[in-house]
Amino acid sequence: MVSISVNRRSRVPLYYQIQQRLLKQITAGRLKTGDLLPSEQEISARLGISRMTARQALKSLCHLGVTYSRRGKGTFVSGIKLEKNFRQVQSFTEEMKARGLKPQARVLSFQTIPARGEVAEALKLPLGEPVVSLRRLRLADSWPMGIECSHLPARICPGILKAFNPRASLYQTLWKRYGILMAVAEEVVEVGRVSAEEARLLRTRPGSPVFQFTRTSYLQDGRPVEYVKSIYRGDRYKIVTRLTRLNCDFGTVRRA
Amino acid sequence: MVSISVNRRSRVPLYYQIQQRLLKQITAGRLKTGDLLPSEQEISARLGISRMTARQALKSLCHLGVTYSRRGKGTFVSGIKLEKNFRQVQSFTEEMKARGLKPQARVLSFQTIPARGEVAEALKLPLGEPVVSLRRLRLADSWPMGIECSHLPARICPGILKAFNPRASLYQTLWKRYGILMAVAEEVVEVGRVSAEEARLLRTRPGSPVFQFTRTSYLQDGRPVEYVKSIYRGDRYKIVTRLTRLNCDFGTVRRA
DNA sequence: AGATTTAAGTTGTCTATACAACCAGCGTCA
DNA sequence: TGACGCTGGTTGTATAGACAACTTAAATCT
Repeated sequence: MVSISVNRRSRVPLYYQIQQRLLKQITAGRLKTGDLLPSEQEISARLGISRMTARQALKSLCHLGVTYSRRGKGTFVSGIKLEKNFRQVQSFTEEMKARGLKPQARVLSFQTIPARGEVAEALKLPLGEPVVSLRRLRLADSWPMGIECSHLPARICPGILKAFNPRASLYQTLWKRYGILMAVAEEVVEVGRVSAEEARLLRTRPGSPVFQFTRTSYLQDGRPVEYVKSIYRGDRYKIVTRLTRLNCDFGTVRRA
Repeated sequence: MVSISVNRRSRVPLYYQIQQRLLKQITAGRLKTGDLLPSEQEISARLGISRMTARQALKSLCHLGVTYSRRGKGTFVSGIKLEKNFRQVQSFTEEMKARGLKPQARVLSFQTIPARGEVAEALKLPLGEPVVSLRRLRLADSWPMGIECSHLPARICPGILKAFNPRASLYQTLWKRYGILMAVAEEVVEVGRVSAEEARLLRTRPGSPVFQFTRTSYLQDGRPVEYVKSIYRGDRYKIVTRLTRLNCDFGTVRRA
């Protein structure tokens, strides 16, 4: 059931108010997998808004992946739970919290260095350009999980060496202090074996198998802002992803 | 440059014609990263269509991730290449082709077995329900890459034991013959070591590190249709993914 | 010169309407 | 019984117009 009214004076768009309301009903479990959502017609009539606005609300839910529409039938709750890691760039902090673990970090080094090699290449910086490099040991519930090394162009985050609180999330700092919001990331995952130094930090045996991550994050306009290399213990870490087919547009299946 | 006209008689929606046309210009490189796309106004005027239709074409490009919009400025080509594996469920065949390698498969076994254990659980089938099980050795350019074992409820694909051509893609067969289109998948990736039998098939040494994949695919309504367990040689395989932040809706950033 | 206002252009939201395509169920007819 | 068509309900597509919010650059004022 959709509640009775929308707030027309609010600066929040009508369609967004409706989307949020329906989303709550789904996440709260009042609308379950396979349930039929109110039709565009019904929403528009009940709330006294136009059908196109109601439609935009429903479409935006399809876009999020929590519903799907069928012409002639209606809009239904899909079986996919909206989880935090659903198709989303996520930091270690967010990821561990989502799994119910307490994330921690121990800073191994934090300094400005000249860009070179793969770092310069990934960040599209000329050689020697200053880069902020942050190397951290990652722990979950006090167990060492991995080693993460982030690189950022120093130009985009002046003063971060002093401003950054080692206990906070790097991403939150970048967003709140510098307005940097990473929109897209490319990630390469490989399998490797730990070196002696890494094994000591991770409290495991040299040569034991690990995940090797290489991630480059970009702004919405495609400029790279972060290059991360990390390794994670293979016996303590797994990757959970949800993938979606893209041969549909706004939920409408098109056969090429 | 958008070409001069659209086909109004075609059954293909106008906005989709426009979307495809713009998409081609981007993938062909005539529109490059950061380039400004024609405005909604301009498209609608030039093609003699309504602004909302032009808007839908541009929005659908944002939705695909190839462009982004800024109020007051315009719509721009984002730095993200539209690759085949972009946020998409993909078969081994499709994946290897996208990397320029020749995919092959050698069927190790293909039979109907009763569902049990993790297979029954993942496919949400009662114990003993018939399941089609296909175990294949995967090769790329004749090099053994991994071992893949698919499980499907026998009920949804009657006669597949005879109909399936071992040289074809399983997914294409399911789509063409049974109309089965997997919409969403959950995938878990872990690190492991090969057994003696697997090592023999993969021509590697027992105990060498491998990726272990566990994937469950679903229809749009959430019913599971496939459960796959596979392993891939760690020295020959890497995972490349592109991730997107979801704190935006139709490209409009909203701070919660 | 510097600050402010104005204007034009762009995307974002919303309305009201129309018709097409599709689905399910019902009734009718052979 | 089975085939057919009708009908009401649903989403998909398309139109025309309006105003809001934002950006940029030019024009104006101080």
